Amino acid sequence: MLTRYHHKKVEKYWQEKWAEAKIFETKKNISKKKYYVLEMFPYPSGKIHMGHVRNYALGDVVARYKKMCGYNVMHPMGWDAFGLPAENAAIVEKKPPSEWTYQNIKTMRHQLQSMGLSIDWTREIATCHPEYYKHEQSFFIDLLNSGLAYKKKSLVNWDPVDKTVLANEQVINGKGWRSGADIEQKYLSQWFLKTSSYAEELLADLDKLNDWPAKVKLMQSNWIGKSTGAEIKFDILNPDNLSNKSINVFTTRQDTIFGATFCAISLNHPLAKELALMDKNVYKFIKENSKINPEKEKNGFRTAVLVKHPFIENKKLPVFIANFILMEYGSGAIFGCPAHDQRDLDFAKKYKLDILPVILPKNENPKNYKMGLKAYTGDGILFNSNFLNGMEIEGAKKSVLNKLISKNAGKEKIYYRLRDWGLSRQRYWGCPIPVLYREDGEIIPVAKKDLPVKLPSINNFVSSGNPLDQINEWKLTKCPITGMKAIRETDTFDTFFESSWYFLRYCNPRSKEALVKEDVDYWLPVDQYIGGIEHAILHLLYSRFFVKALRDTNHLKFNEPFKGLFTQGMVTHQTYKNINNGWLSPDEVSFDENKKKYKDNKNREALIGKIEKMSKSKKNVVDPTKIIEIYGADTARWFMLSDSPPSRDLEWTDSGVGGSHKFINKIWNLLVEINSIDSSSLSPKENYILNEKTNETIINVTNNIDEFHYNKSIANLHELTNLLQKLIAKKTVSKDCLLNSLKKLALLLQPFVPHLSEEIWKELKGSGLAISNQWPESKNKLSKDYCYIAIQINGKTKEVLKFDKKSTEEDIKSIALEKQKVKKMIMNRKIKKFIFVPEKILNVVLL
RNA sequence: GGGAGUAUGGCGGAACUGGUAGACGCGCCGGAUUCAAAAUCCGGUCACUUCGGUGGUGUGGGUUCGAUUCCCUCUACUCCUACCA
Repeated sequence: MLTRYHHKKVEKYWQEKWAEAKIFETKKNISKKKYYVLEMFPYPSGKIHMGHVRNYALGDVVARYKKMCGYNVMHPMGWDAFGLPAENAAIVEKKPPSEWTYQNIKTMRHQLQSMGLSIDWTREIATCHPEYYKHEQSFFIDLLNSGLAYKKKSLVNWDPVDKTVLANEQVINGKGWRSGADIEQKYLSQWFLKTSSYAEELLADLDKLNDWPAKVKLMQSNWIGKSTGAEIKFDILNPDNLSNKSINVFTTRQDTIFGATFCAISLNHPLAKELALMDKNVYKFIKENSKINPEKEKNGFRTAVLVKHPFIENKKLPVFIANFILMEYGSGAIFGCPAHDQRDLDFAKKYKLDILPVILPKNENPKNYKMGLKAYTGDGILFNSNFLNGMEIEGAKKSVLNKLISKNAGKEKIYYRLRDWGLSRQRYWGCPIPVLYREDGEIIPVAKKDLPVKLPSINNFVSSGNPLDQINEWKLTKCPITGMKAIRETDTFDTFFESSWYFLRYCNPRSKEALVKEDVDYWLPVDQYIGGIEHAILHLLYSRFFVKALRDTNHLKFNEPFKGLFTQGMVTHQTYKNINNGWLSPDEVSFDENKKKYKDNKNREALIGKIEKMSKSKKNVVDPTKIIEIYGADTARWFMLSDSPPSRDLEWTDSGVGGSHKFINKIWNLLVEINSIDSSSLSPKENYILNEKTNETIINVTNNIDEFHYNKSIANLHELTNLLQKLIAKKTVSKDCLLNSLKKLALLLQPFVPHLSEEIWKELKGSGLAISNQWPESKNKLSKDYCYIAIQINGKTKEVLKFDKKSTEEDIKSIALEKQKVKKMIMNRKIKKFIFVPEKILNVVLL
């Protein structure tokens, strides 16, 4: 046996053993309970980063633990392989995107394998492979035929740097999610999926996702953004030569209708367009204001149009065109009630419009009520409001609605913020959209027998525009039905399309059909999905939609893809800057003991920055391959799991990694020590302490794994290790008892540090592989015949005493009161009463 | 502007439904071992203290025999979202 633990040899050895035994290759097995563990698959960017290490270490704990608990575990891995970086690399490195991608996959696969993950590599998929994307082309045709996919010309978010269209979800603070460029609005003809028709179901089903973080559900719910209100028809009084005869307005505050003093419509509203044709000034206003950010300046144009108030005879409201009204939300038109909406109030002040309060705050007198400077949006009673006077807000809303319906001037209306998913991207490295534009103007799907529509290979990549558009031999084709000339769609799918169903394909990664029903039915839904919170809306919402859409096109028959979701925190690291505000990498910075200051490697002063998410731009990344090389995969994994709760950010520190490495060696030393113990000479007087602690550890580690509190599991394992170390040194426990505890420890370590676990198991002559063993079983806690009781005075603990469990309250009282400390505290004060909690507390309450 | 969350030693973090605050780890201090160092092991480590105690979980208050835990107030930080009618 080795006296020092050699991680390089050991880790390689066990990785080979697991592979030889095909231990992680899973087969469908109806007689066994399945468990599907999945971490979000990586983009093959070049090499793995610490975020991946954390993500996959977390998932591996679940997978190995569930396997040892007897589940038939599927734990696959693949590559989210389409995307823009490959095109950028193609330009810079002058090699095709496919070559770059497959090379990265090879590197990263190797890196992941060196972590010792329990992955079934036979199920590996790459989304850029035609055998993968041909199925999604087929899905798209089904969606097209069922009306869930459609094409329309629409205002889209255009990223001028990436030269492509982005979905709303991909625009963050007006900037592209990948390029960071300011997004422009452009009219383009685009493919869409009808996510909006699933808005209600996507919202309602959130309630059923009990194993999802409340935070993610809330974010999705806000994103879907359901609001219930009324659509009110305002008839146009004049001019009477307009083709628009009325304006439909959406509101959630129909109760404030009597406070309405104007209407406003969007720059893109049909009426605005009609007016622009008639009036140069309107045209000019619209043109100028489409460029002005309404956040900087809210502008309106008072048109000559007047509309009729639905309930007040003879009341006419002016109609404005305003730059802050969104055409994409509601009906693109509002009525303004300045007293109860801050924006309307600002607008009314700017254009000198009437302000009429109609909601009276509680405890105010209607006769002398004066509005404050801000719009009042709180609770109250209706006044100045005709038939609504005296009502509460909710009642007034219903009342208005009924009246509108009876007058045929409006109806109840529900709007969702969620809009349809724009799919088209003007990129090369994506899945071609399987559609042909025939010379007669018809748009037809490619025949399924002609799938996949493969990407053409490309030699010299140009930096602007869509390369597919320029390859005529690919683009020009014929209609398979009529033989007419046709042009291929040159746009490709948004890459979120691929990631919306990859978890299904893992069930039958090599089959000819896209989905083998019985396999998908067996494995899905994913029992535990693990990934970053940054996908809370984008990927997770698209995937949920996609499963529902596939259900409705008869590909599967369940409603939600991910039963359990866990979102882990980021891996952060200290940042450093030089005095010119430039980033310094941690390797460049050292601490100057004399000057008590940080300096860089050229002896200039360095400043400590914030602790931030590891990123290349901030130079605070730590390369996992180096860490695995120096310390081993087990150390890296152990560090990733200790200290910080998985849901929170984890700060990478060198000392923390050192500590983890020490622990691995400490455990190994236990084995070395135990072998030097002579079994015959021992008195087994403390066996029970070790047995009890071992059992308690099993209980705690198990519970903490179940609850994703791996940091606590690790603390439990530390405690047991410390005790074992102490007892081995004291030589007061029998060797059998030590060995028994150590064996259990080896199994408990398996999900966290699997290589070390196997090595210990082998040394202790355990049967088979550690990973193939049953998770240790715990007994109920041994019941002790004594207990500790805290003696408190006025709730403050003064003494902790050991008592026989059979002691009565009276016994305990008399003993406690005789204690010097207690006696002194009481002195000549009077005892008011005793609070007695059996086996826990005796509290003496003094007057 | 709207929504959500967090706040505990020098640091990361424990504390089950209110019941011994600070488990476990890091760091630090002292010691052992060593020619020396690394590594390892042992002990200590919330603060103040007249060594009897006293105070202490962001602030201020409340409920309770008893509050890190429940309620209210304020403060700071983080995240999401944003003219959504």
